[in-house]
Amino acid sequence: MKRKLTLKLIAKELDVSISTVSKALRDSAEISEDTRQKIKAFAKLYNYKPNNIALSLKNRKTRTIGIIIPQIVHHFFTTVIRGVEQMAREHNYNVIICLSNNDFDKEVLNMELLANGSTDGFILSLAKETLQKDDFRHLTETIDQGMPVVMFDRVVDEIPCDKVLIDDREGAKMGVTHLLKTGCRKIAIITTEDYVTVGKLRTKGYIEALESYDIKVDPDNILKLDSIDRCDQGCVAKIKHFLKGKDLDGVFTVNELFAVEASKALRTFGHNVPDDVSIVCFSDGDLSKYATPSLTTVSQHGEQMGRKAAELLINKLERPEEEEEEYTTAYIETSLIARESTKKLK
Amino acid sequence: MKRKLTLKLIAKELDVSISTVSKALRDSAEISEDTRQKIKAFAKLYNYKPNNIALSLKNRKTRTIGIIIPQIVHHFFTTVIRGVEQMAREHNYNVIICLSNNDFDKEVLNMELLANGSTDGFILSLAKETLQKDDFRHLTETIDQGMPVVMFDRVVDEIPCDKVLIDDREGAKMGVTHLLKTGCRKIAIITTEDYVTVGKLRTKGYIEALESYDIKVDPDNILKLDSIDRCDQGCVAKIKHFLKGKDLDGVFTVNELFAVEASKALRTFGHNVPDDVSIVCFSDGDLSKYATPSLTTVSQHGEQMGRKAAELLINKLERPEEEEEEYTTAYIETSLIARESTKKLK
DNA sequence: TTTTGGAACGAAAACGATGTATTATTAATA
DNA sequence: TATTAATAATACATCGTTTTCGTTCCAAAA
Repeated sequence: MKRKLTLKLIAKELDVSISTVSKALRDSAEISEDTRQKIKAFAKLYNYKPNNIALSLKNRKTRTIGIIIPQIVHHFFTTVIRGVEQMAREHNYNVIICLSNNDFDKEVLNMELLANGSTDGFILSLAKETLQKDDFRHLTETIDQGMPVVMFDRVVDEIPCDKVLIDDREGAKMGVTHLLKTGCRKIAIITTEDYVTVGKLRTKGYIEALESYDIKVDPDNILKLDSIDRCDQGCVAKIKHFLKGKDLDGVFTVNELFAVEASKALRTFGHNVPDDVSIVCFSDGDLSKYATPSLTTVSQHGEQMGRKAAELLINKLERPEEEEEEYTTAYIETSLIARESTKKLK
Repeated sequence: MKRKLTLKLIAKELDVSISTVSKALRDSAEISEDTRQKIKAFAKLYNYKPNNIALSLKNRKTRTIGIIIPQIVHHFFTTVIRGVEQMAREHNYNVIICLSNNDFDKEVLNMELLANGSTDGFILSLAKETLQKDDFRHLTETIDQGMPVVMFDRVVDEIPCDKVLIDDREGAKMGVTHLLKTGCRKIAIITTEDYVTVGKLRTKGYIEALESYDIKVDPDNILKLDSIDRCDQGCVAKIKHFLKGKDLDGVFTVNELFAVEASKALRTFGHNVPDDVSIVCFSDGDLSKYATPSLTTVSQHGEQMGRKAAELLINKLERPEEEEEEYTTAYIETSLIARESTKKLK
């Protein structure tokens, strides 16, 4: 096991000073053509690569972006990561990913850890527990320390930072409107509790869509579940109970899993999808694509969100010190992908 | 925007030396109780946290593990990451994730980048292109530099490092045997080209299972696709063409996507799953669980793989310098999850 | 002969932290 | 009173770079 090559070692080996080596490698005119060539040849031969840690310390820049997300076994988040990764790579940044597991303490720990020199800035989506606790000190503190933060998807308004959102309200409205256009009139929604911003907004879009068709919103047709990304036994039971015996011709859900379960439940009750009841859901993953029947979805374009978030962050990082602080909120368009769970438009 | 607090700043503020501050904070007996309290109070008040980069440089340890995987929008890999993350967290390590996108050059670049000080060791699964090219210099070089590497899932034998594998052969054998036990006799396999080790081994398991039932292997019943994680239009067409008009009662596939497409194709051709043709696949993701019919799978336990890989790496990292170099290959057990795509065992 | 100026290189500080070696101060001992 | 020991603090080197500022050396100009 040979020790990693450093400037110092090269200097000793070639009997010149460290500064000379450094300058030669960076093609400084101060160094004679001869010495320069000699040093470069040596460095190349032994595959010298500068130590990133030393550079980070010196430059007080790591060229690393930290992403903190609630979950990684999750299609949407992985697409976002992919987007961030792409953009980061294009701008010569690295990416560190940390998982909060929807746990407040872990989120705080992760931020503290990464904030102590490991990254130049953050991209994050809040843990469920953080949203419930309504405690964002770890965020404001990090921002106060001059570390740029970009929030996406699960954000809170009061934090002063860039944000990337999809227009959940508009997306939901589009989804529900698709149900309305294909003839549905008795439409239920399966959503999350209101502390999850996205759930709340999607519920709002649902209501707006109905109202624009002059349909009264029936609270009995709204099911709020205390789950964000998972659909455990409890949820399944609630969905079944909710749908049982209800007179519906359309169901809108805020994620794929709820939709798949709803679809199963409806078929259990003898309903045909989409002939008796149509289904539209948010989030476009493999599940929607490969389920039977495949699901009509409102696609979130996670990759685009990731790219946008990274772009905003990198802008902040490379902006000259003096520039005025200013926060952007970017919206990513959703789009409707019609599949088998809804009837054809006439 | 206040500047991050450093030892130097605290020292200046309290009019003591930097060493004194450092020692006080680490509870050194060299510093008087009085000064110690004063310094600690100050540090706490202004929320001092040591700079990780400086520490990494000093200690020549980053306490960071690098993971390089071909893809992140992929259930199996995300479960592995989750496992690595857990184990890393338990041992106070950080995790950096990089994506190779199945691209050789990107894999090399990522490794070089992370090897230059950013991480203490690697966990990786090879890019498809790397396997095809059969060029592993970036790996051997990294290992030569004394950086421990653990490979998982997509490995190559000749690299001297720890490895974590599932017993693909045995897993496939178990899956195919399940088909045999439930009465299937004319079983096809949809697998990958042989340069993908896992595909090759699974094909082997398929053959062994058939042979143990004295069934002759029919080359016409083996479809090798040039795709690892995705199932694009080309694949779908090949699967349809392969299954069309074939007299089969069982299909084994090396991943979920192939199985879902096979299932669809079979239904298109008027076959009922599982009554006419049963299906078993490798990889246990949401798709298998939520497809209709849900799929009987050989579960890979990615999380366990991740944990094991991290454990092996951390062992290497914390082992005393002098200790004998020795490489382990760990196998993770697979298990069969019976669902609706196969008939009940009698 | 002395001055000037450029070419080619080296010394040293800095980034932030740690730990070893030293020094300064005071109290206890001979 | 002189010496020793203990206490409390500081100086300094180090990790690997970059960069500013000197320093040498030598040839050309005065």
